[in-house]
Amino acid sequence: MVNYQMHDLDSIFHALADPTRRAIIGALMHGPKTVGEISQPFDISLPAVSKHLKVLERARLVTRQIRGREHHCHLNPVSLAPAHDWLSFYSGFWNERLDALDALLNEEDGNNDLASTTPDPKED
Amino acid sequence: MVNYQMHDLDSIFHALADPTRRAIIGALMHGPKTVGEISQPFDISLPAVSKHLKVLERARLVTRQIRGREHHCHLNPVSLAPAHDWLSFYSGFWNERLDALDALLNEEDGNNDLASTTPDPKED
DNA sequence: ACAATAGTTAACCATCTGGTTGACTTCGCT
DNA sequence: AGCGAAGTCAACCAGATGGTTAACTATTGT
Repeated sequence: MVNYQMHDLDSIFHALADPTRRAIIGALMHGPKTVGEISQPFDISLPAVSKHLKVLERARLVTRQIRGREHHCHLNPVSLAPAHDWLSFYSGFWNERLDALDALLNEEDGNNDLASTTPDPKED
Repeated sequence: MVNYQMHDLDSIFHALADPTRRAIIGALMHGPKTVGEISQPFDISLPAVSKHLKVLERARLVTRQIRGREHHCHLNPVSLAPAHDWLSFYSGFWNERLDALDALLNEEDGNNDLASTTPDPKED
């Protein structure tokens, strides 16, 4: 079920690692925008914004619909799923482990080997 | 409540954007490991692993406990929260929007201005 | 005391990143 | 037909990234 390509996570996390790109995502959340509209709040050049958009497209976070001379960019709703699932898995796992640790500390305290039974998620 | 520094998201997403670092996180999930143990499955040099660990530490995803000449690295359970919350917000928002769109399409269809009432998350 | 082990630091390298400016293509308008 | 607008592309630049090897520090074991 959770079986994404490593490459997806690479490009998605990389795309999200830049504050300008996260801001673009935030702006696009309110609906599609042209490249010019997107670039307006930032004081970087249009080509710089264009590059950011290409990074977001490569991660499939943004798609582009060319209408005349305007490029309308909109978010791809499902595209964050691999990253979100990955994080949910690890956060969830840790929560379970902390619960288990809690339980252990409240009952017995000789053996604290919590380390052997859980499989890794497919990372390839 | 959800009020993380932009810088946190930068360093966390950047740390997660590399497959080797995600694999290190996966390995560390099973319990603390020394740097040597961590580096064993990879065929990159020890200094390379050391650099990756520094990136993970900078994002506070990994902490280090020096015991003699061994550096024991373990995950910081809460450190993924900012990234996970950020993704949850956007995924959740999109799901709500898709639901709203669904509802709209099933009832009326004149006004499709879905764009005005939801605040952005603090990105600064 | 000395050799091996664990790990970091330093210097170096190729490649990627995020930005710039300037030239170019394509579309819309009058 | 011709000009302005919307964007991309190309070339360039400084700095970060991910890797290497070599040298170093510090701890452990004999």
